[in-house]
Amino acid sequence: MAKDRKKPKRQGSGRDSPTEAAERSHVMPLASGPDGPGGFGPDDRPGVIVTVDVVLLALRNGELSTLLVKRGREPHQGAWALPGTVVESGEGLVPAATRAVAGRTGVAVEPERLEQLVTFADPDRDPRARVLSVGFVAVVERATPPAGGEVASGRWWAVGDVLVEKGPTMAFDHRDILGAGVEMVAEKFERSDLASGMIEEPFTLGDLRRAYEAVWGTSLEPANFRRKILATPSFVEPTGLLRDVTTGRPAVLYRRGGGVRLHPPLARPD
Amino acid sequence: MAKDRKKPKRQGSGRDSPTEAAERSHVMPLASGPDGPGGFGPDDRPGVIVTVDVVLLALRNGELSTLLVKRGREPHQGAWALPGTVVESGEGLVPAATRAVAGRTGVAVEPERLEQLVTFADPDRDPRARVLSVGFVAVVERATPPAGGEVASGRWWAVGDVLVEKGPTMAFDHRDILGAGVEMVAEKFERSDLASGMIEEPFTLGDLRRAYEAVWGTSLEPANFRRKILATPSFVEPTGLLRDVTTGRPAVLYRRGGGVRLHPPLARPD
DNA sequence: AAAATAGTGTCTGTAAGACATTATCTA
DNA sequence: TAGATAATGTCTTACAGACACTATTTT
Repeated sequence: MAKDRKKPKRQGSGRDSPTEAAERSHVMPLASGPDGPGGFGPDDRPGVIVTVDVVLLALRNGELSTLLVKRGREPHQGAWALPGTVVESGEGLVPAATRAVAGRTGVAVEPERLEQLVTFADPDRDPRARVLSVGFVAVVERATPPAGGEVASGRWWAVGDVLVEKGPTMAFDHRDILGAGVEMVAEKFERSDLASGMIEEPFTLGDLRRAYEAVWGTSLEPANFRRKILATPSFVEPTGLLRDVTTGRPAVLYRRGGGVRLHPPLARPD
Repeated sequence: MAKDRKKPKRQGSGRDSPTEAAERSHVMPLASGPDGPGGFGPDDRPGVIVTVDVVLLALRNGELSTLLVKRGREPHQGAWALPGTVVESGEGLVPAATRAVAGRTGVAVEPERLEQLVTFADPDRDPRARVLSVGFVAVVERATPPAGGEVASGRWWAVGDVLVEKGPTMAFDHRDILGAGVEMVAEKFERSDLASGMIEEPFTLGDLRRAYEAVWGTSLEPANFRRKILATPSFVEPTGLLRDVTTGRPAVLYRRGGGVRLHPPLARPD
């Protein structure tokens, strides 16, 4: 029988009175002076700058690619950075990330596509100040070119060219954020239909398979892949249409299904 | 064939010069005045307070349990909170989380056991100021009672009693952080030997199975569980000893193996 | 016809679910 | 002895890997 999570016995001393350690568990009032050891007043408060940085992933010529921005200013001038922005006061993280992407590509990423990834806050990651970065990842179905004109310092890179010994210099810890984003997406591909968000509708099962192959860096057996996808209810829906081809048998076109959890997961080779 | 991630073609305009949007992708110098639209000077800089909050998980009487702290001050006075602390200037997130736990339990959680979970930064989550919280989760093998004396406002709770309609009032968004922590641990149990970090050495396979059952809230077939664990190299190592029992056949005692990735995962029922 | 890509069928091995049976202890 | 828990064995089913084969198009 399973435990069903009820009735803990009370334990511990049971004292509920305020203590210094209890108060340190959350912030002190801001406008008052020091309030016991560990408190902080208005002048020594550790104000931190919060940024968001977005790993945007799309397929470009069949390759997993990400949008990077060349920095025009120190620190890390000339290095490549993830699109990001400072979070404004009163602004949530997801809106800030949406804004950062929109400023880059002119494309509005739906908030639901932004997945929070990891937060980096090493004290020395920015030499100017304490800067905390919340990383996001978003899979998009088209590698929209960066908005033209004056904001043209962005460029899509093949991920495999970036995450490599002799890859381009990346700003801050953005290489780590990118690596974490790619790995997170690779893992989500195993259990969800996220891959279908990386290709344009309508798509063939070959398109879908190639998205998996690009993200996982492996090849998949087409027949077995097809069997798994079609055996999963509402992963994809047939449109009844066929793709025009220049060679070979025309493939059936599908659109995304209602969203799905893969049980058991689609196994990643290796 | 798999894509092997090479040679993107350059695209986009290729301009690398600084632009407003490029600069907004990271922070402005702090000590200078406003530096174009979107920049910020020393007075309007959005200083954010950063805290860490830790979901500590252990078994207590066979139930998945977590340590909560009763708040002695507004906001949310009297509500239960995760142990946490403000991150000090120059301090990393993991040291801060370690410190928060040590202040609660007197136990030093090894940094490797602290897994970053999710960051909450809703602008309204704390009425006093913009406070960002980075959630951590740590699995420990003993529900060490809170340090006694003056820091005795902490208490272990059965998770099932907390994450329930009529559970205790929780401060801020700590209920969400707790829920995310439990779910993350449940998922890690499928693919890793994390469960063995939740029980004291030496342990029996029954102990290990009950850890899974407590975290997953299900029951597992003992014979099949045993087969899976023992078929996985270096998940556990036999000690050669037997457990003293009051009833039933004595069970073989094991210690943790070298750490492992489960392929395929240990399937969670449902 | 040849080349190319899409799609089907089938065999096999691995591993999980279910559950019966045996082993070893205490009361 | 009964009762309890640990450990083994075995049957069956689900599903993934491998791969042969068929289908439909362009050149």
